[in-house]
Amino acid sequence: MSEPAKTPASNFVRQIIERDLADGKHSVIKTRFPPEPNGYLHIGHAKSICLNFGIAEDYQGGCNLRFDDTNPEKEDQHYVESIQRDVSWLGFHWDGAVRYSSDYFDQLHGYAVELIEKGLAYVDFLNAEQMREYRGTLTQPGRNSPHRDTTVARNMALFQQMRDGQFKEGECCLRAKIDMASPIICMRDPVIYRIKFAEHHQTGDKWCIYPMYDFTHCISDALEGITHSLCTLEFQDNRALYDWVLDNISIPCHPRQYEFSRLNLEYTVMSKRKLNTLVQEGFVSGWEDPRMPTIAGLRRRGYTPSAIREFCRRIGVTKQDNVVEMAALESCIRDELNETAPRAMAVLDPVKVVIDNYPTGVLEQIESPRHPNKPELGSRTLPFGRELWIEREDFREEANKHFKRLVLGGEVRLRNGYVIKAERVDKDADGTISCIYCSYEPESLGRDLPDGRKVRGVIHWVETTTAVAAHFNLYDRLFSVANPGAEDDFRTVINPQSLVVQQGFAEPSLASAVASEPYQFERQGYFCRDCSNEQALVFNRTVALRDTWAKLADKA
RNA sequence: UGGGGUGUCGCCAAGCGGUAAGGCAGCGGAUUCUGAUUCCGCCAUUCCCAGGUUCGAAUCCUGGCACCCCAGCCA
Repeated sequence: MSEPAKTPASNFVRQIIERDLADGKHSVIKTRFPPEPNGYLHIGHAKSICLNFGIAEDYQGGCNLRFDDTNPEKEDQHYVESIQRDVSWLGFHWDGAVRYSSDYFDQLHGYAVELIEKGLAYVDFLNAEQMREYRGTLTQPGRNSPHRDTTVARNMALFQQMRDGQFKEGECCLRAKIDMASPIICMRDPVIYRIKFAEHHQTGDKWCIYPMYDFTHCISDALEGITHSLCTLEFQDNRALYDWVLDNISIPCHPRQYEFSRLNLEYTVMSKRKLNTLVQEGFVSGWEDPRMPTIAGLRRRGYTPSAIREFCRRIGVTKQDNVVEMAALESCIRDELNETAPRAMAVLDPVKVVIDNYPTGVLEQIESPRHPNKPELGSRTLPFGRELWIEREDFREEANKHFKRLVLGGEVRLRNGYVIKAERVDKDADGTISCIYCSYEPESLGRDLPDGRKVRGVIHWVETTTAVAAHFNLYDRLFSVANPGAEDDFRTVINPQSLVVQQGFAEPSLASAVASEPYQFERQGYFCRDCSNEQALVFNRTVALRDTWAKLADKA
């Protein structure tokens, strides 16, 4: 696109950064994107990615990619690979090597020992249920664990035994000694290390104790010299613990955490747990199913990195809860593809047309522009002959004035071709139209009718002997309600029409279409070839064209 | 009912005491060999509510109300 790059929208995070820069608090900005490798990235992550990497770019700073991998049971190397692929595909570059929280396990362990030495952490033997009871409730303070006053020396020995694998999972854990009466629940002596005899995708079997998020994240940020640690709203309470940890260990750096609201999109779900359910239970073909709100799904659907970035720019960054309409996303990809996608013709639900007065056995080649408003995109050749496929819904035996397509006895323009007139039809035994017989106006190619008569409608078509058979995957919203997450069981509101497969024909130039190359099938929408099938010609509909006619209640 | 947050057009979202940006959606109309695109025009006397301060308030104060998050050895 030739338009000047859109300026990034300012937001409260950027204002904080600009202030910190102006005050001299920081001279270089450092952010990080810290996913847990327990699933694929989705459009909500794209918001965070655009924020973190966008800030690094715009303020000449850096952004780390760090896998927050402190729970080996839920994580997998496959996800760390998919995440790197998706971040790169979105067009961002992380600063230096990929980082892992697990890179810091030794240091984290050292800081845990420091807390124990300072009398600020203890090994507790309460089981999960007891710990919940001791924690109190939202309105009642908690009570101290009977193990809270164990001596430093004893705690040191116990923690060493935990590390040495001398306790069973769940038998004990390490807790920070803060305040069981704190109104902030996560400050009531939070667990900071627990026992897990699990193989870790990065550290193998080196450890049987793993640090918790709240203990790990702040220290990892500090170790990496992060200046602004940006996360979502649900971590607002955790900020107190983030600061407590850094204030109580000997570490020179204290990053500041700021929270913004996560993205919610209508008619889909955004939690990894729910997306995982859709994959595991076969409601979709996988994380890359084009109906998924994942980056990989959107990519296969035909979305581009720039359209996703533009979407993130448009929605902004605030602390307000939000539910963005699907139309906002769709408008981003339409705006881009309208400029970049070459036009082509494909008939998704074909019915045959025979032009009685067109010579048999003749094929003429019609040179047609690839883009109506961009001659620089060149042209392609369209074969035209006596028999064509047109869209079944583009013909009616009779219709009122609103129907601008082919009607018995009426005329219509074949896109890039001649004007034809429907004369009669053949029908199957069940009444289905099997063939439409037409006549054509030989003087109408590339010009108006000789007598100045106006033809109101234009329909697309393909010539039968040269057309290539193709499958078209027509995608629609995955759920039939705007907020599926609010249902008792979101699986019950999956849209049964979320994928409709049609068999039709495409113009010959499409036989060599490659995945990732977009097309506009005129009057239908934007499509791209599916990447999963090299042999068969399969197209995914990225998004339909805007259709104001379909919205009219009184259409023909 | 403890603590932490948020309330500006149907949906996002600017605004930071000087008299309500923009985008999406919608609605008119023009152009059009895509019912697309493009183009022109319309779309918050009002900012959750009620008081107060001020020459002046969406912005400051007081009091309400609504919604979201927190009681994992998840992140």
